[in-house]
Amino acid sequence: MKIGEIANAAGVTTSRIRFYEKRGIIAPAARGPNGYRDYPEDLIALLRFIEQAQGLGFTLREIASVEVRSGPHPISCAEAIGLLAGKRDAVDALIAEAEERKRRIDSLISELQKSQAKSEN
Amino acid sequence: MKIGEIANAAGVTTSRIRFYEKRGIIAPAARGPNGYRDYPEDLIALLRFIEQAQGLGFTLREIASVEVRSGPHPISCAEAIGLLAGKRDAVDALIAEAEERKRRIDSLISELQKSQAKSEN
DNA sequence: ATAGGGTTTGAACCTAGGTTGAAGGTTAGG
DNA sequence: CCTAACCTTCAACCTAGGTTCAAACCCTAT
Repeated sequence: MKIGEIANAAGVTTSRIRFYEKRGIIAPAARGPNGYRDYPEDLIALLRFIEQAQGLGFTLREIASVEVRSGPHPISCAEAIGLLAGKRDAVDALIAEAEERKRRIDSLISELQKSQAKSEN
Repeated sequence: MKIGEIANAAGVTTSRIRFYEKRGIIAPAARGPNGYRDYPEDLIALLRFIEQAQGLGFTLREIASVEVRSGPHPISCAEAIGLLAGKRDAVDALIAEAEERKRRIDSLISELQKSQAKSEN
């Protein structure tokens, strides 16, 4: 498959695929006699996996480090669980921070509403 | 006060203050006869306010747009409440998204744990 | 007078995740 | 054969919020 075809199939842009290759997130593509990149269909799944992982909060750097090791065979279940657990903790921390922020905003609002009630400002 | 003094007092770097001035977040400073920036003590409070607002999730662009109008007199209570309410909604949306993300991660983890239990992989 | 610290400017650099453009080679259809 | 739509590379640009550097100027103490 040519880059445009696979980009279409996976729902990403061609520039993004080239960018991933340059950054080492995906392996360099095989080339046809004309120099065009030639992809196996498998790559569609990988591109979707990358999007999913990003949606779960993994950075491209993290995704790449997993990809590197999963070249011949996939990473172990235990390893994957460890990565996911770490990410869940990070998301938990993010939620806690956001909730704290929300509390501060709310208390500021109610403070302002009180002072507004006193003097019609 | 010179830039280093006020930076120290407010707990920010000098480069950050110059950056704020360049971006229009704070007004251009008065200059002494030697060309050095000369700040009133008031600016300490403003710098702290900026940090607080950032901590509440306001971008510098948003902060600047408030600052611009509050030159002569501060913005009204009602206006401030409106801004804060908008930001609280954004934080709410962020929390909801993060919780959804966490749910997806958790379900992936428990799926993996099931398949791990079946075959010691 | 000289060393050290502080200050000035502008420009370049940084992370993250890409997009956009220029200049050129290729391929398919009519 | 010509044109449109692909593909190639490399480099520059983008947001956000700054930091770092270079070259020069200023001030104070010894």
